[in-house]
Amino acid sequence: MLTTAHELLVRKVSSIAALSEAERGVIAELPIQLRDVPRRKDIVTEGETPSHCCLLVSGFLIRYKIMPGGQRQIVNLHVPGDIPDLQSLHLTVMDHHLASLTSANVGMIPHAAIRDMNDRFPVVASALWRVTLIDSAILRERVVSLGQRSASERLAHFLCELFVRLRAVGQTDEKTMLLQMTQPEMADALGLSTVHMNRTLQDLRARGLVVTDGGSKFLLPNRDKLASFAGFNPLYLHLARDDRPKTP
Amino acid sequence: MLTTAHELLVRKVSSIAALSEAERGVIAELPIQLRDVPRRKDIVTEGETPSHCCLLVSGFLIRYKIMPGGQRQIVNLHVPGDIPDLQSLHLTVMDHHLASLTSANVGMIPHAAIRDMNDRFPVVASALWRVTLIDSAILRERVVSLGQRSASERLAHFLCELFVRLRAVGQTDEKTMLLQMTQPEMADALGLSTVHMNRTLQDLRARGLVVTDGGSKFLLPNRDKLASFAGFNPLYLHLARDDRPKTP
DNA sequence: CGACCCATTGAATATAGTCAACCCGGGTGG
DNA sequence: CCACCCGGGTTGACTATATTCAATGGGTCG
Repeated sequence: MLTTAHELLVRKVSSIAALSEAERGVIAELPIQLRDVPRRKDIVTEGETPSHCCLLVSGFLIRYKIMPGGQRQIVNLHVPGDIPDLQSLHLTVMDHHLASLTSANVGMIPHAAIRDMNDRFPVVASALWRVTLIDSAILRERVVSLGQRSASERLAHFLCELFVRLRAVGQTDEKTMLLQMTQPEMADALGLSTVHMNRTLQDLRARGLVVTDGGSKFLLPNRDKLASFAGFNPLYLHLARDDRPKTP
Repeated sequence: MLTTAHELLVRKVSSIAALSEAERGVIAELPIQLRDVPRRKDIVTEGETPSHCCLLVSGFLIRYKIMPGGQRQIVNLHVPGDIPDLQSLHLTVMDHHLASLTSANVGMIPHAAIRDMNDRFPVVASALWRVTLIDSAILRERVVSLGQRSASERLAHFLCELFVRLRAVGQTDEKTMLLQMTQPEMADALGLSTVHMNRTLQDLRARGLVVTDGGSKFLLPNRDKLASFAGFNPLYLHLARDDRPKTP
């Protein structure tokens, strides 16, 4: 019997490679230990050598680094279905922190089980490898955003990306997404001060590109306009053709 | 008979995993086609679906993206021994450009040969996977640099990283490295205007952290001081213990 | 020589950060 | 119950950082 965690994983890997029964089976039998994580708790910290990978089932996780002066840079934000620390399978010591942004449900999968699966099923190994490569591709685009885009473009780009990634896992409506992220948190992700983050969001609101309701709901009235303003091209997300909202 | 390219590759993979004779042999028999690339030529461009990976034998390569407005962001710089587009093995369409910075010698390796090797030798596959994960780790640190460090710190960090990476492949002296990179190119890598790049370099010179000779030689008189100024911690490079200059 | 690229400079401008304060709502503890 | 605190969103004024524009001088190369 598949739990939701196993389903998520099978779906993720299948979206990359056609799976045989045996391959599907070995994933379904992975020992996944579910765990609830409260809001804003570290899951793995820099310097640790984890023995498990973390599959995000629900909620949001972030990966971040802390500077000597205490500033935080959020390196990436993760949505359900992601395996944020899959790199720890081959990079034994963590060079950054993994934490929950919201309260979350995660599935811990022992490295040993994954390694064993990878050795026996190269197709699955390649698919997981590809998962880490897409993470890289997102980081590259993050570099471009921080290096070349203005604050407003950066925020717009961030929202475009998040919308597409959330839509791919069925977590959006036609034009809205739920993003339980405070402005100080977004500032840490975009490399802005909180004050400037606030003004930047106001700028997008003034341009009619974003509507917020005071809560965590983000309405993007015109995504094409937002994307063109941001210079957003989803190529780097390397989504399958079936990146549309999943309605089971 | 091993060419330099094969040697580089065997050395790279061995630095990650102990290789059996069979594994060493399969790498040594990879069909690598050497090719000279003049300075500043694209090797692979965005949108392409390459059929080969590119092993850098000598010179420098860069990966970059171009914005709608024409601005360029250099995402990463590559030193001999790197396989900059290894991701193309599983991410079929390129989301960025790969080009030479200096004139360079590269070895083209067919995807098919690598895939075949990976299927038969999971240890080698894991080692190559790890290579791509270190690239990710560098990108994460790039995000931190662009998001949180001042221009001077960013440049200092960049020089620290490059020095360590070059030293790991025996391309440095005690305190100097050869970096055939113009200021406009460095500006594109660090997300600065060329004018500000120039002033930032002057700042590091005034602090006594960098000495240049007007050519491509960079002397770092006090690397500890430079590293502490930059907040540089080489953990993210995930170097083996034998990251010292290789003197054959 | 002229064209071009690179390094450099000065001045004006734009963008983002810092400091300080205010409001609001939700929780806590007296 | 209410006073208080705290985190989050917001604002204004000031400062710092970085970009833009324009120009100069030194090389190199056709």
